[in-house]
Amino acid sequence: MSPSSPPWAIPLDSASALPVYMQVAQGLEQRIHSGDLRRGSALPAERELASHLQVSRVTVRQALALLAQQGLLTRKHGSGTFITPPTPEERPSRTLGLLSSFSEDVRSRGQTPGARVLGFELTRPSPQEAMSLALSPGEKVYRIRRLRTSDGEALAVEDSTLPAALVGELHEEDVSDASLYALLGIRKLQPVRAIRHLRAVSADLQLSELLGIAPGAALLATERVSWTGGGRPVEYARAHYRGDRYDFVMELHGNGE
Amino acid sequence: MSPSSPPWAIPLDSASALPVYMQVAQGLEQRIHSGDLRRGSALPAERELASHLQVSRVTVRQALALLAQQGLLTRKHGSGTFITPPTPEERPSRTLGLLSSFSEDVRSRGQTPGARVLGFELTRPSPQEAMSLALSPGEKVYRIRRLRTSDGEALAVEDSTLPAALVGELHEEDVSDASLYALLGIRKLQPVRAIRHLRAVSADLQLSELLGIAPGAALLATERVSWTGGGRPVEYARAHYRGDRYDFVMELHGNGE
DNA sequence: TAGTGGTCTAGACCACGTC
DNA sequence: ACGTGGTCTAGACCACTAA
Repeated sequence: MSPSSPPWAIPLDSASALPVYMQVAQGLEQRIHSGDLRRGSALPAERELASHLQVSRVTVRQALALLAQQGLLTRKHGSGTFITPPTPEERPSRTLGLLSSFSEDVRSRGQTPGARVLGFELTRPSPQEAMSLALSPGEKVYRIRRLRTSDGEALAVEDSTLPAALVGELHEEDVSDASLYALLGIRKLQPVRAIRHLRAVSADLQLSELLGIAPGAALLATERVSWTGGGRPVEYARAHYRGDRYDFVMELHGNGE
Repeated sequence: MSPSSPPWAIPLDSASALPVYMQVAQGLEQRIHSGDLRRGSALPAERELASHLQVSRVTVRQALALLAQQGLLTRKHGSGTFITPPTPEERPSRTLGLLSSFSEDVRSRGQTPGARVLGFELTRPSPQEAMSLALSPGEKVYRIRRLRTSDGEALAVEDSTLPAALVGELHEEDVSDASLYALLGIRKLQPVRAIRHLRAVSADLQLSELLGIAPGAALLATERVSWTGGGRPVEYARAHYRGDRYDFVMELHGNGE
């Protein structure tokens, strides 16, 4: 009996137009999806894969990097490369369509929200901030950067900007735990309307470090302007959510026809 | 007079804990944001950068890859590496909060929507599809994969699944141009309610090729189930939008307190 | 201590754009 | 024809993890 080839053996065609590292990535991806490679199990060491596939280690790493970025593989320094086990779908969801805060969303899922203040300053607004909040360049703003967590795990980095003249005096302790919305509610500045933009971006070095993910990982970026009942802009917020841990949900209704 | 160092000179500390390629990426990023390196201008060739910074070309490439993935740099094979010019903010926006189709959204921005059918099959549903559409595994579905374009430019890949028994006979020509919603409307199956999920993912090889972007680029992934007025699920759709070209906008209202 | 992934080097050749 | 980025090699050393 001939030795059956291992489940990670991949046919390579060096004459193909497709680069070798893409062939390796594609081959591994197929074998993972087909079940030949079990979820949660370890891949052979990079050096071993390279020697068996007759390619350099750099080429193997280029292939593994592609799959790791998609979340298909998980690399552990000093330990090995593993096929990412199927997530128990514990992806916290944020419900759009109504004005709820990060804290409320996390709590509604039975988890405990948290915030670590990364930056707190009273300063002049950037052109972008001045425009979004309809401020004259002279008016000052509070600019707050916070790491938002759920059950202690980093989920997002949130940058909030508020007009100082409108919200009154603010201290770092005020925003270290609770939601900004709750604080605004106490001051009779509860937002009643907001416009929110969503898009996908890649994590830069700073965000990847704060969120504990690889540089280049996919993030859900949002930008939001909130208005009080009086029609005054009260907050301009930008947030970057981990793409692998966050999921926005919304309900839509017909346009009347 | 000593020769002033070029704007892309970067101080490197090989003893630093931060890897050299990250130092290079960080340095270039700073100089781009500070304006030392003009938007739209070309970077020195990789070999030139490497020799001046006294690092290998591989290390330079690793740094450039990080910035290119964030969209800060644009690499053109055979031509050079350029600092991405500030976008004219021609990002097509899709307005959420009401049930509108891709076609309507693109048209509402004065652009021309298009669709290229990549796949069309009448088949048995996957477990995921059967669950989302509340089907018994025996019932057949139409599964349609289309490349959605705006003014001829690829914007998204959309996978739609419809219950065959509900929608009646369907042909590839029916979906090659117009929106599915329009087609459903004619058959009195206009959706009146939908649940939509949004998250960020990295492009795999297949999607990156279809959309003409680099593997690993950030994508906005959506999943949607639509119901008719009679409360029957009529479409299960998954879509992947280019993160650099698409932007979802929504208006939110307070929760009544 | 042994094995793993992470970083880095100094080359080489290929594919594409431009002139 | 030339310069560019894209791919690939065969090494080397470091940093982390686990036995």
